[in-house]
Amino acid sequence: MIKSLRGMNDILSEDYERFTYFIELASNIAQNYGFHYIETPLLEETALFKRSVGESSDIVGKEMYQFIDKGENDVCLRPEGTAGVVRAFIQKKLDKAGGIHRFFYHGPMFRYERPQKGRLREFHQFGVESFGVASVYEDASMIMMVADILDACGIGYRLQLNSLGDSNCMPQYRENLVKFIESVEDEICEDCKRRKKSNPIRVLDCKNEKCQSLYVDAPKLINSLCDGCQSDFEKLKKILDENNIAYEIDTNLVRGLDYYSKTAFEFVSDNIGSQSAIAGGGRYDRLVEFLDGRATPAVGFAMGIERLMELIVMPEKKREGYYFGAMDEEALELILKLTQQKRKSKKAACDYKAKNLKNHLKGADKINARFCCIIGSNELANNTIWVKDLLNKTEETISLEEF
RNA sequence: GUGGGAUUAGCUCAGUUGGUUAGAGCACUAGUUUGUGGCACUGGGGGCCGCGAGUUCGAAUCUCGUAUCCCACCCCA
Repeated sequence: MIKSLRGMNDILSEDYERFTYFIELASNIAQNYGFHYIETPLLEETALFKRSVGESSDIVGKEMYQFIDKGENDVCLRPEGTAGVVRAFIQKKLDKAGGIHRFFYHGPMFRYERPQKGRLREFHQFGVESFGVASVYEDASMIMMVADILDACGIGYRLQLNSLGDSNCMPQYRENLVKFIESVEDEICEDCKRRKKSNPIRVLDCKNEKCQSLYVDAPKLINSLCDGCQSDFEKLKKILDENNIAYEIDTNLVRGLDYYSKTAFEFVSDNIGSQSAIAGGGRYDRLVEFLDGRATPAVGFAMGIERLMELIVMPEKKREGYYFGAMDEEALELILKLTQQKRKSKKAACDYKAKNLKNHLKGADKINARFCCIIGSNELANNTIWVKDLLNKTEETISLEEF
């Protein structure tokens, strides 16, 4: 038997219902916030992700499905959604056009990781990107949008917040931090030595107790913000307070993608195991410029749909549609014809075998149909059809013309 | 990429110190005498015991390899 590749799942039946339920719900909310759908290719030039996500990140460094195609192009399956949207934004010259552009998307992402619960090699994200708004109000709106979506799904969460600084304060901080790390480098763990080069801020939330004790006196990013970043961060907190969005400041929160600056946030669930981040995002004011566009402020987030699926509280299923059955062989073709007519406007199922009434009612019940429509010898003789409403438990026999 | 656990029917799981034909519940299917569903009762179909080697007279059971899932690390959504 040929099986699906490691870390790749089929989505069907109940899972599919949850999946589409979430996408519809999230899409509606995104539209309420003024976002428009965008679809970008699954396959992109590898350079796009190297330049945006960053070569130092794990995602680009070791998790990409990268290969050379038949035209000798270095390509890869997208590991995340932002880079493609930014590329499209620039390619369509929307950066030159100016103004505000807001997009949402959903679709598969690919990362060659070791699978675990909540961590797949092909997984799905729902995300939004906003271009052209420098105001921190947009950051706040994004966060409130995630909260709206999670609330609508009945999902509990904790919101973690941080500011990563901008090009004024971040490089200086980074330099100071690296200097600090070097001062204790002999005693820190191997992972931290590696992080010092790739993403020095990451050392701050190392799980190793010895490292933690050494980092007590490390410089804190939150204390090194420039005036602009500091005041925006204060504004953001104030807005969230006023809108009753609870948050925790996590000074060690670092987004694993290199393009983030200023606002960084992560929504975490305590109910799905160690892969607990259900949504994450932040501001990335420099990315458009990095990718050769005109400098444009931007902010966005992405949600992991598979992680959310386990947590979504689905609305109760209602009885819906019609079930058609015949009690007489001679009526089989008639009920199929009636089913076809009904299908023009409603969900309708047809049983192809003549059975007694009891079996048909069972059948209608099993597929959760609202109406059970039967033609037997009586109905055939009188040109009528017997219809039972399985929800209200009422029944009637009506002429085929009226039906 | 590192370390650990698991894998038996469609699903959830039993399976004795290695010993006849591998079980249960749910699900599926057919009936319970012929026009009233969800219930109940009685039958029935379903298993390369993840896959491949090895030990043994004999392996679901022991050993090794391998695949997948799960847990922790790592990372992230």
